[in-house]
Amino acid sequence: MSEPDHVDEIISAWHVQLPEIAGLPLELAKRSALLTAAFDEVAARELERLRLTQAEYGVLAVLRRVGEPYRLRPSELTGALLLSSGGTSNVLKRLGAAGLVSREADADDGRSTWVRLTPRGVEVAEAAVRAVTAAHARIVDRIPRAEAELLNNVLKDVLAAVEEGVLVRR
Amino acid sequence: MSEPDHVDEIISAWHVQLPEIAGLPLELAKRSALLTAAFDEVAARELERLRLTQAEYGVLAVLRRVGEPYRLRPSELTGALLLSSGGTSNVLKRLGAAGLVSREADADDGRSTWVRLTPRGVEVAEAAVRAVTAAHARIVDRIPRAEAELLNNVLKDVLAAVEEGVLVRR
DNA sequence: ACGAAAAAGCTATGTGGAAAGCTTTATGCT
DNA sequence: AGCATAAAGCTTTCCACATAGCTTTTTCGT
Repeated sequence: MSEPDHVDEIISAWHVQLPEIAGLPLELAKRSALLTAAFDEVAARELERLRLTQAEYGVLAVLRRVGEPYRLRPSELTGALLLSSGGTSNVLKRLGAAGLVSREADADDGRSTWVRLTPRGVEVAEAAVRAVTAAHARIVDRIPRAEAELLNNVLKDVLAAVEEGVLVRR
Repeated sequence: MSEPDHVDEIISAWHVQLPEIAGLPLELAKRSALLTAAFDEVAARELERLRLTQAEYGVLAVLRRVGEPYRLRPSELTGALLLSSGGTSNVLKRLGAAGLVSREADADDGRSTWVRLTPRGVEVAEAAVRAVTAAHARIVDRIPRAEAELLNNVLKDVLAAVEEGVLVRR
């Protein structure tokens, strides 16, 4: 065992107060939340510089990732991100106003439209993805390589076990 | 290696589109986010039943955890949760209106007040903490015991390495 | 072919929490 | 002691996103 960290303090407080609370589930939930918060924290700082919200970033990243012609339907974006259809609509309106995406009617399905990155949208998407990934890399660089890879592998296994029943996509 | 999961698909999409993006930092960030989302998801469902927001739950849990007389200053709550001072204020107003916390002036420091769980607040706090922990335990139960403990230990080590410079408390 | 039900996506409204600014009280410097 | 600065916490404003309901179009059953 390593020396006590901040989560250990929480655990031992619960151990005194309500012993049945202090267990592995609490530890895992807290530690997982802390690691995610660290990633989110640095990503948020980068996105603030670029004047993008998390949701906007998500849309740009998904559109860039699908490759030419950088085009998807709103419903596909709603599904790929964890966003409501109304939320997607708002985000697309903002991105449209900023000139980062354009929209065109779908010839086959009159209910639907295509959302497409503009050339500037492609640029911003790439800049944002690079900035966020670089920020994440600065965190991972603090971890010894072997340990980071171990964590990744264990996480993958665990997620495979966990995700059989919980929603979660991305 | 295990078989490809959903994150692997994202990685390979980036590998085609912008190869420098597809790396360990992205994988770790995504997998960490997914695990945290799984925990948050089930916790949110429990809290919804109890008519509590995440922030309200946080306040109740911290107050219950410090033990008798279940009392802290708003600034201590602001620090313990990841909340702004204004956000803390709003949450306390709601909890006060719901009869779960009471407030009393601090005799020593006129700027400050004490926030204290009412008897009902203690009950609700315990019910909420038990419900959330039980929900988390249902997730952890899907993971083989040895692997869950391995993950916890690796996470702890990694956090120790990462947290030297990133904020993050709780 | 026609009506019912489902699907896509938009609009309107609600909400939780952040940010900034204000008031009051405490502290520190000279 | 007296003034300036800092700290505590509340109020106000704002914003991103969720939820619910609506319109339009498609699909499916008969």
